[in-house]
Amino acid sequence: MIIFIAGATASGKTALATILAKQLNTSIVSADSMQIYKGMDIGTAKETDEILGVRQYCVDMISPKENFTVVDYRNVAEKAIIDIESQNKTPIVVGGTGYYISSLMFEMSFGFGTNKSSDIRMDIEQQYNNNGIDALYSELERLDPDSANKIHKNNTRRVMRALEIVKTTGIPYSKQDPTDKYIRDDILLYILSSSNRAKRNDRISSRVEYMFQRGLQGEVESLISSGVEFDMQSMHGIGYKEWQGYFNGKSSLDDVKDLIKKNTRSYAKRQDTWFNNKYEIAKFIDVEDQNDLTIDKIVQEISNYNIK
RNA sequence: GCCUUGGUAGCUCAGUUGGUAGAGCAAUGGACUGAAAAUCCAUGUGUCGGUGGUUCAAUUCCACCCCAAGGCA
Repeated sequence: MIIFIAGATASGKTALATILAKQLNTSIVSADSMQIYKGMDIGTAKETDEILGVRQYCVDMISPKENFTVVDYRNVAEKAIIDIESQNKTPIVVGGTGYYISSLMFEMSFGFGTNKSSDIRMDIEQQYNNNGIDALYSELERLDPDSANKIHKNNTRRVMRALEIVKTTGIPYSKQDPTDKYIRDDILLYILSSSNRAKRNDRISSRVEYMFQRGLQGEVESLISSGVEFDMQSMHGIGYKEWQGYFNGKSSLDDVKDLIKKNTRSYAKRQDTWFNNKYEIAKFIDVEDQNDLTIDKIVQEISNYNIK
């Protein structure tokens, strides 16, 4: 069996997973696209294994100067899962990056093994930089009309990717495996959700305040001075990208703080729509309802599941 | 007490030479197959401060009142 705990930011995933991991004497696999980066701790609300008292996989794995993709994630996370299971333990995957969670749950093709640095890819990017998206979109309409139909023209990143896939593999993007084929049938998925938007927003605010207290500014400064730049993938994370204006002298510290709060709120909303609509097997736990959150109840459910 | 300028969407404001109104931001919903904390899409009814008056018709014009900011006493 494998347990997944997902949910929007500030829903208390880590706390719940930690208690559960201790009870089950097992380890955690993080599914978080930002905690993967070394040196990005405060802004990602990362905790050390020592503080949690639980071993975490897939945290602090790569330099903030490197790129990282879902497929990279899936590779390392699958190894982590195998490692935990080889100790006869039940892995607990915890995180807010829905895409990463899906990559472990469904059989996904991710572009049939295309190579991200192929000539075709370079050529497409070149064309986009020179002529914009129109011609590329028309080409996609010709080669893979189904995808063109589903992908909005303004979503240039997806338009280019779809085009790259048909052109390099000959198979349309729209023909990839459907995302309803589960990799295994012993999955237990809990989604932490909030029935009270105002309360969650308050939690987000105090979480951001806490990050500032812990020295978020210093963390960003030391990333910058170690050569990390704002156009790198890692710096697109919330809590980091917002500092650009401050270092340009265009915005105040309060501006930065408010922006981070706002971006976190809308991120949580995006997570909601993902988690609410993607998984039929999900069991929802309302974090505003203490009865729902009772750990005994969850442990009971897990052991019932094992008997089945 | 008097004068001036305001009162329109959650906020900042525009506008209607009289035919019940629209931008930005915020907010809300949605999509997601190798950048996903990314990327993208969709959504604007609000006693136009209140009460009367003029008018076929008032948020718009008139009168009085209330509130806010500034000025004079």
